[in-house]
Amino acid sequence: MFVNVNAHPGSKPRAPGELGQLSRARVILSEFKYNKGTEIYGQAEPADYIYQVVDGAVRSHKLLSDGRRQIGAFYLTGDIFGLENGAEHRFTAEAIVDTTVRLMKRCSLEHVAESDAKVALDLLNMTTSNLQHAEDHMLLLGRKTSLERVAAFLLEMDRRLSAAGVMALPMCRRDIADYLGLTLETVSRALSQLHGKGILGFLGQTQRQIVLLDRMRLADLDL
Amino acid sequence: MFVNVNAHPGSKPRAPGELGQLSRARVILSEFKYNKGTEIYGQAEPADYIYQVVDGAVRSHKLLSDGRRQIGAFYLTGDIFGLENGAEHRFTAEAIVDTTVRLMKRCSLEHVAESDAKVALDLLNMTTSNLQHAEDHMLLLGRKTSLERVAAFLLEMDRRLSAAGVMALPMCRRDIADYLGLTLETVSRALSQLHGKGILGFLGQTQRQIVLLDRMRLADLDL
DNA sequence: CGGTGGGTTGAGGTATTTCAAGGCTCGTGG
DNA sequence: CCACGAGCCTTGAAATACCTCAACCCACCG
Repeated sequence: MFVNVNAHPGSKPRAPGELGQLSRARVILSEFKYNKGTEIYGQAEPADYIYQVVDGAVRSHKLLSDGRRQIGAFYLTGDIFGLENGAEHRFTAEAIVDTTVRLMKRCSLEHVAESDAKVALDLLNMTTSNLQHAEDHMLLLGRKTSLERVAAFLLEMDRRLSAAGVMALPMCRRDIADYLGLTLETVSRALSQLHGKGILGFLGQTQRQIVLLDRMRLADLDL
Repeated sequence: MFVNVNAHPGSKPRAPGELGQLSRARVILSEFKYNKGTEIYGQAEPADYIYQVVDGAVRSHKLLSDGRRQIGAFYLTGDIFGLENGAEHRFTAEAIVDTTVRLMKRCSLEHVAESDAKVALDLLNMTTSNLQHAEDHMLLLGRKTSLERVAAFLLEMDRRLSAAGVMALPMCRRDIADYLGLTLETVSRALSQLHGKGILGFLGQTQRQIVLLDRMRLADLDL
């Protein structure tokens, strides 16, 4: 299952909210690599590890019996995921591109949290931000139009991964669609429409590098 | 703002997951009454209290600027809500019917959690179940048909408030619709359809008392 | 009694999906 | 080197699930 091992203590600086916060818990940190498209963990599997994206991108989703898919979140560099506080994962997580993650054993963390309130509060804060994201996403899925959803998606990705004014999306149209509760065609049409209106531009022909030309009008669409 | 005071320590037995778990935190517990339709707290207001429904029902929602509404959750007898771990509420909460709540000051709780890992873990568990509910609801809102949504709603309410085989819904069709990301007409049609197929029955003419006649077929719809 | 607040049902409209075709890029193998 | 297929994206046309608008019913209540 684990493709490659590259264990080291991890030396790059960490932003607040990363696993580093929990490092005082003295739990094992190691790195693994997942190839594009491979599963990191599956729904209903025991949740033995917590993960942090070192490099790459991850999608986590639920499936209905007939194959309909809802992506609950994308995890980008620095994000922590797999933080399920039941014994089992409630989503399936897959690498969208070749991805390196840092991981820690969950049970040891849990054990530490029982005695250390600081660690428990860290976990609480992380869970709370997941909850907040899910709450906002419910509003999007329940009440926004396709154009509003795509606009919100672009603003979210811009905030989370834009470098030098251009965002290089790791995910394909289908992933975006399954995140937004739309079809890939509808996503494509919405992007074309925004492009036509001069609100965004494409770089290269892969259509995955997007530059926001008019953040104002885009924000207007994100009601 | 608070309509009525009826402070007492609370004597009825508590199920796991209720505020009682946190009672060791020695924080003030008092009761308040909200009349049907009144606001308990508003979005972006400071989150000073945590609430538990003693009797009645509460809806919590977000609004878009043009009035579109998404209800994130219904809180029924015994449920805890208002547990925001930011400084501000992210939803507006309203009493659906005349409702009695027990409340506690949030700041004191927070303070206790800083030193008591047990309390912090209690909070974490509550937040996690909220998250789990939100995750399931994203799948419903993003990918289920109207019939599947209504079926899922009925099963959820059956689980949470059914007494003697009949559930008396406190909320109107519009509330259900805004919970499920539908219109009230679509909800009504779905219920009629289920009624016509003999899957559920109505008691009385108010159409709010529902009895599930064929839980099997209803569960089949809840993919 | 008339008005109001639900609820249902029908008819028509529309946003999004579905189905289908075609283009572009890239890797692979002849 | 070019042909080929696979993957990804776009675009059009037709279908449809759901929404909108409207009428009506019923219970409740001052």
